[in-house]
Amino acid sequence: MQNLLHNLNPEQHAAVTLPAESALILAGAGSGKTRVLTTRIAWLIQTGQISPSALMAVTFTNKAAKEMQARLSAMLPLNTRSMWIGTFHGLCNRLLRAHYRDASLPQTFQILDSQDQLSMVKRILKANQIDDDKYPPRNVVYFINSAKEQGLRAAKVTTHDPISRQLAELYGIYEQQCQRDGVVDFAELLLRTVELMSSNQPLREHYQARFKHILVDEFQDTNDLQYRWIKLMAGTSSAVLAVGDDDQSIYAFRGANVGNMASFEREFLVRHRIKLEQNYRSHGHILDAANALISNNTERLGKNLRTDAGQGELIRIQEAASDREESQWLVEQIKELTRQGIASNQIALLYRSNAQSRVLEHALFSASLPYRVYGGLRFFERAEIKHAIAYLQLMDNPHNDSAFLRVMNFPARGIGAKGQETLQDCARQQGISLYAAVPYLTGKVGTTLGGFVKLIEAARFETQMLTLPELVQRVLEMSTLIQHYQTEKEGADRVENLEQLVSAAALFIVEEGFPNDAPALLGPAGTAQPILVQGEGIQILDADAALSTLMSPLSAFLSHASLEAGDNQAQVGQDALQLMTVHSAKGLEFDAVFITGLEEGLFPHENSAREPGGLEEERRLMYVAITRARQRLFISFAQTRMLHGQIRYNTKSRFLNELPEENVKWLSPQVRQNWFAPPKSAWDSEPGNAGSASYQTRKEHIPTVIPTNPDGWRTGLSVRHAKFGEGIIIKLEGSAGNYRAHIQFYKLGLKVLDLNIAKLEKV
DNA sequence: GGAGGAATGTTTTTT
DNA sequence: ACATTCCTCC
Repeated sequence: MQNLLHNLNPEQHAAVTLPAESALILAGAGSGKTRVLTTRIAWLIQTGQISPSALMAVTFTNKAAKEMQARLSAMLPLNTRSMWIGTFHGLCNRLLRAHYRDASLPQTFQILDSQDQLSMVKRILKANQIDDDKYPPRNVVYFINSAKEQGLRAAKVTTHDPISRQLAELYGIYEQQCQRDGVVDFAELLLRTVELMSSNQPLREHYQARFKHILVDEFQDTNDLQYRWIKLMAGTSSAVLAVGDDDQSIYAFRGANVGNMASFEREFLVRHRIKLEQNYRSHGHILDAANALISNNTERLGKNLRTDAGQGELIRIQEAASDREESQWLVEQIKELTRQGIASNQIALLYRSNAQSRVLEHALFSASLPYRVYGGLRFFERAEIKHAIAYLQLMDNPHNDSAFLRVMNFPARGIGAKGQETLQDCARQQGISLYAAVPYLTGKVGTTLGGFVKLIEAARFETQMLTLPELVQRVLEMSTLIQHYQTEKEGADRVENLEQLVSAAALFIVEEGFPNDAPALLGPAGTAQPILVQGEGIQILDADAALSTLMSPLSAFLSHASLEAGDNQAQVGQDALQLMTVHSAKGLEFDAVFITGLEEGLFPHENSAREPGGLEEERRLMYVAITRARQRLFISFAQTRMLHGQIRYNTKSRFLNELPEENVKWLSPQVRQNWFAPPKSAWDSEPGNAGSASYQTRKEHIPTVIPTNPDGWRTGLSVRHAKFGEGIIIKLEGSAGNYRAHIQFYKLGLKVLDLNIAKLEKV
């Protein structure tokens, strides 16, 4: 046991060995948070305080859950598969599978991902002849998800105007449709579980008594519904260990509520708040800068990182004339770092928004520097995989209309738009699924659709005794998906992906511990029975958390496909530069980090100004970016940048002013922001600047085409306003004689003015 | 049913 | 600027 606690610093030690009561761990960046979490679990088990089945550990991402399981297995000989370690959604999925009847769900309920949810809403809008200009599908989805996050069903949503009344009605129709299809969206997994636990007392008490310890990772990212769920699972007797960092809360835009940390301390009567402030990642200058920056935020629990690593290198800051010159500069610096022996995959290029990656990629490509961009489509989100999954879904639950619609005419089998509409009308009239409505159709459409239904039934019949990978293989053939992509000229990659789906199925069976000869359609395969609560005679049998005890291999695989869309991340092992947004860099670390585009409007992003607390969230984002770096940190910005097809003139980010002078070194000379400058750079007017000689001749970086119009207004024009002072036009909207200008004022920031109204003087 | 052109929307993202 | 999605036409 002693060796578990070996090498922990005093705070870490205190956190790991906390008494069995609720506590908050404020874990700074690079302070060994995951280590504390896993060691805490191992310590609780090894000291005999609890059995592995008496604890639950919750994370946000599958990656984090897997990491925790891996580290735990390395510390103790445990079957982590059967332990309740997983994501919020994954654990709720397990609970709902075990108690599907009490949750009023079919045993084979399926999970809609965001794409499916959006298309379902579009379908509902169409079927109800709702103008989707007035009710954009994305907004409807947002409305539904926010309502669910507040724990509200359609009937409970308060409406105060016709718009919200209509939205609530759509929400109601959506709810019904999901229930009829036997599908749940991501928010529903949470909400359904919360409702199940609040309404079912024996069940609630069972779990509250069972889970003596609940550990929650990244607590600052929890939304209100997730917090409610934790409270329900914990009751009054469980010890909840909430681990998080309010300074790294960067997901308010998707419902995360940092306030949950304060609520947690209050509601769980927390007596122990432990701060992990010893940082094992970054050198001193980097940490000092991060601490200074974040101290500008007012709403903090308070924390200051420290290191033993020494001050290290100063943070380098570079001002470039344009985004292209910024990229050129990056290329030079990267080459230098590589010469110094830093591996490419230890160098990260971070940016605030994805649109910025293009210029960078272009420069890297031209310089033949290998790179990987994080983000983008994941394996299970690819169209061909979604199609294959839809066939599999129909075999498990033919009433899933989303799946039915996706593939009833793919590959094409002559069911046109009209036939599809007839079927949908019929299904709606009868209040049944599309699959069930097929027999009602007559004529040619009826025959063709009947053929499709027969295909699904034949597939189900033929594959009864096959294992999961065999079944997937067979379905790919029967559906003619493989054949379809083989004949398509650009289809080779897709065929390859489909084949990979078979391998993914084989791997899944092994990883989830299904017997490798288990028929895919039969299940649950394990011996443990789900926990059932039946009226009078309450029978609660403990099940472990392994999917193999709860679902058939096929059902389990389908959940997996929705809940774990696959790697979004570029291969870490590859020796290539790592390009990603600051958001996706959270949790990662690199020897050298470049943060690019530190410009007002970009970082902090202009849209954040509209949201309350937006600026502070942007600052936390910058804090996250800075704390990714171990040894070297570079920050750059550009005076002009191509954005949405227009040249933008930006001023340097306010965050640069918040970094202490003693921690930074300006590589470019600091010139006063050049307001009157034309789209020429400070570089041209000041020849001989350090390190710039080689770029001076590259005239192609200097923008020459300026959009103008008959009135003489153009972007980049310097203007004077009687009240606002001097500024520069960064964007023009509207048409000749009717312009609105976005003007970045020197003192007052961005304003949008109507040029017919505002009196502006050209400077 | 697919090719090609117009319209559209561009902060961040996991499940 | 550029990707995606919608729409039209053969």
